[in-house]
Amino acid sequence: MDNSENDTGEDETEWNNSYVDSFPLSANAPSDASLDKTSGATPGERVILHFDLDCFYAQVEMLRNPSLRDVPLGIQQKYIIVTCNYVARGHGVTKLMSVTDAKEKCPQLVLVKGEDLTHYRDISYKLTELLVSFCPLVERLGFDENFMDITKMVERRLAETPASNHFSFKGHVYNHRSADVAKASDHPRLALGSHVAAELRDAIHSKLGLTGCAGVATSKLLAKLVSGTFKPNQQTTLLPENVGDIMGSLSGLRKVPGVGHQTAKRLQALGLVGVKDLQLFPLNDLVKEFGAPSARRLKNLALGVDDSPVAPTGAPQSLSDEDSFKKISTTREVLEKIQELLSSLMERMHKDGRQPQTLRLTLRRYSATNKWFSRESRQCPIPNHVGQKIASDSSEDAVVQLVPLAMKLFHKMVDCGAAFHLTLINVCFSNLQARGPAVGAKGSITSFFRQNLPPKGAEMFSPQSQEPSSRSGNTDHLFSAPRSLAQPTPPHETVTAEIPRGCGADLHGLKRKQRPVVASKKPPLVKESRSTAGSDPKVAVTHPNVDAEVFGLLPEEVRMELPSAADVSVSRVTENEFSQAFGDSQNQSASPTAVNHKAEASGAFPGENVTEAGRPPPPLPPDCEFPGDVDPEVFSELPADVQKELMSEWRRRKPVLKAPSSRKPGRSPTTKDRKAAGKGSQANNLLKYFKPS
DNA sequence: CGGGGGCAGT
DNA sequence: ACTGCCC
Repeated sequence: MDNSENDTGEDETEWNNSYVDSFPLSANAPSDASLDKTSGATPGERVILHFDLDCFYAQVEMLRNPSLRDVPLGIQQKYIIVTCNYVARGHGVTKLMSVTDAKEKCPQLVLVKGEDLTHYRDISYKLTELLVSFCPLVERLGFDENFMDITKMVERRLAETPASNHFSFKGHVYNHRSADVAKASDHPRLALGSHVAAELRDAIHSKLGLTGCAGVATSKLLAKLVSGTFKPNQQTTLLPENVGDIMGSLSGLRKVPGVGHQTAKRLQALGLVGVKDLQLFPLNDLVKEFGAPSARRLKNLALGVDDSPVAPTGAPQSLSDEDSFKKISTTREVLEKIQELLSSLMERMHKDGRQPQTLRLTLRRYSATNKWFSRESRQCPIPNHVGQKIASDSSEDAVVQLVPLAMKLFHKMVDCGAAFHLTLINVCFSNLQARGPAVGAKGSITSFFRQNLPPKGAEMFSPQSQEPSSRSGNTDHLFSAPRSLAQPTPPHETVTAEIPRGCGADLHGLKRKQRPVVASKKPPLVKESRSTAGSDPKVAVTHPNVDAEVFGLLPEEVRMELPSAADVSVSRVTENEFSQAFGDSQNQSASPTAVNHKAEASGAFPGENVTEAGRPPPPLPPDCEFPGDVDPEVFSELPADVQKELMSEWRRRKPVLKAPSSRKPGRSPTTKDRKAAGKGSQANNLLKYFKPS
């Protein structure tokens, strides 16, 4: 609806139209603008950065456990290697390879489970937060990519740059052999942008210990495309005169960001497979297939044209948790899973501090032909008093009240009278509402970028400091070098409050809805009763699924598995009993990664998810708090809170008694074992909500 | 084809 | 409120 409209009032539609039609191949309108002066601030030209961390999950795991640095490492989710470090790539392992294939390629491959995204999410936000501290216009794309609009920053540097100054590029320049000085002075803004990119990558490395690639260009599309040209830990700048080259270099339409699977298929049906095909295809015909807005966007993308703004991401608009599995076919399992997901969501929601107004349940059903997963979902409002509980302290109560809601949604989709076969369940909180009275600037966006900010007092996040040098850190040498033009960064007010309007031709469908500007940070998470060791004796579990209705619907065998009806409705069982009765899925993740856990599991890292295919990984000094292979200097450079996290990580690496329990790898273990801990007591309370309605 | 997350369209 | 599509 608001796809076509808006923008500052100029008729974008007309403009795009004629634009596309008059530059079928060159896609270079902006370039002449940029060429026209070395000093002039060609107003339309932006400087956009795209950051893309190297094998993000693998990096995080290597940070957590440095002994993984030198071994081939794969991050496993279910039966897939979602990413792997470069050592593993050297052995032929690739992203999204099945575990079986990967082990075949590289028998010594070490696997770490990556289904629990907590650490990745945390570090991901730390990165975004770091970038935001330099410049407020940061947009996240997934966990490991960020766009940044540094136009303002560059303009400022440009203004400070003496006319005599000689420009140069940091890093690579696309399609140019050695950085060419003449080119740099033709593109001073991009040249400066490449310096900013280098400084930021440096900051990312020194503050977070992460490496990554950056692309520097005039749009999100181009920055993203160019950032990957030199792969690990490098950066590349794309000059406008090479836009045609880079678009032409793409092997297929699918490679164009914004063209997904479905779109590629529809394009192919029109006979379009290469980028050039689309560039040359008549817009009118395209409109017939996709409608005017999409057609124009697609064609522009193929031409390398993208004017979608970098839309500051801010705090998330929804929090969800999901799990996939081979099969869930009983209401009981559904309920358990929902409880599990809700509990962990609750924890996150609580930290977030906002209050969800909507609950959504999504599921995926099994179907042989349904390879390309279709999901269905139902959602409903969350009663206000329940929402309150989430945000306040009684998250357990909240779970108890939410579970029946979720089950209702479930029944809207699944007829329990018939057999069903679920493959995935997702629970989502959305419509997040800032709570409480406005407490001031700290509340809003920062509230999600929480707790990391240096206690250093200082303005939590006053976006004014756009220059690295102005940051407190005093890793100053990092920034001083490239900058003969350093400046004190006068506290000039900032762009902050203005939330960019949606824009028609968004690259990734980026559009911003209005978001509450101020949220109050409520008293921090109160009690975290998350006992990792589930040995709480007081836990009394009664299976919640006592609804006579539901029970009656269960197949006979299942009923037999359940505690007797009497038990169910009256008795309390210990968690252990519960586990046994219900075929315990929790403690499984206590066993080593399971997949390839051959005899000598003794070498595995204690307490970690690490598995190894061949022999045990290099021995880790037992019990050391500071792993030998951690560079102390690097470590000491890290911010206090990051250090703390790592330390506690290492500290936890004590042997954990684990039953050699070799479960069948096929059985989907509860991947987040901690979640199991608190669930018993809640289940008990659930009783009252499952009385026959 | 994992686990998220966001938007546009209806 | 839901689905589809994108990353």
